[in-house]
Amino acid sequence: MESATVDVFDINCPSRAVMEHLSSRWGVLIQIMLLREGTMRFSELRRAIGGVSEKMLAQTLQTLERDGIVDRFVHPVIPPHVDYSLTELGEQAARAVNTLFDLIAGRWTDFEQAQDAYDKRKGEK
Amino acid sequence: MESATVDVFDINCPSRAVMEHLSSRWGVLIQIMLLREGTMRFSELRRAIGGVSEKMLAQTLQTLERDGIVDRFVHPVIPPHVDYSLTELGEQAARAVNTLFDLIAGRWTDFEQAQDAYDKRKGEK
DNA sequence: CTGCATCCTAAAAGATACTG
DNA sequence: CAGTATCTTTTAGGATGCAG
Repeated sequence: MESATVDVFDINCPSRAVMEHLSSRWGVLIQIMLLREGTMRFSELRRAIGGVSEKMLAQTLQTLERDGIVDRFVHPVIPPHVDYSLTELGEQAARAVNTLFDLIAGRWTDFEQAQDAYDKRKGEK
Repeated sequence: MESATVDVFDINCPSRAVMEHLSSRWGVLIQIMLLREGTMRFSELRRAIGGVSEKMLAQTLQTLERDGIVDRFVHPVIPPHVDYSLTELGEQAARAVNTLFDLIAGRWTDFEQAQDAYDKRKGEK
């Protein structure tokens, strides 16, 4: 019994798609947010994540749910109440994504300086 | 002297853009590849990363160079020879991205099962 | 070989209105 | 409240040709 070969560098490998879901614009923010808060409902996520449209939030959540990253729990009440949280697998992914965020936040001046230096180099020529 | 406030959840915060560069489709693959190989030239990256066009590779490399993730070294020869490698900052980012890849590769069956289960649930309804 | 410039298409994302 | 459906706009991305 062999472990499946997974190669994100192969454009036809299905892992490429999962990688893109995990690293998608709204996907990363959802993961970080849920990692911080544990559980959030749709409208809370909507408010917390600046710039997401209703449509993109719903769509991204569905993709992440399908990949086993996010759990969706519907409370059988009216008006509707739907809770989202990370699965154990999702928590692993979210930690990695959050490391990326911490790096950006922690070394923000480095990023700014790099950008300034680059723009200066280009401006001269 | 305060550390700058950085908030990826604010659509107007410049950190949002950097996060998108780091997690972009081709950005993640470039980072993982350079982390593995150390240094690669343009044409090597082009061959190694399935599906990248010349245009997108050049464009993504420039963005990553501007953000201080990637170093670009032009050998003054004809025909041109350009080497790309990770900066120290880029190496930190690449490690986080690579963790994501390891997760996908290491737990691929979990992802597949989650997808199958989701599709089955939906198919029934 | 390593790009850049241009054009063009397909896909992603936003706005809006509507429903259970 | 939590979506879906539809429409429009924007952006990403591919193809090609050319230059240093």
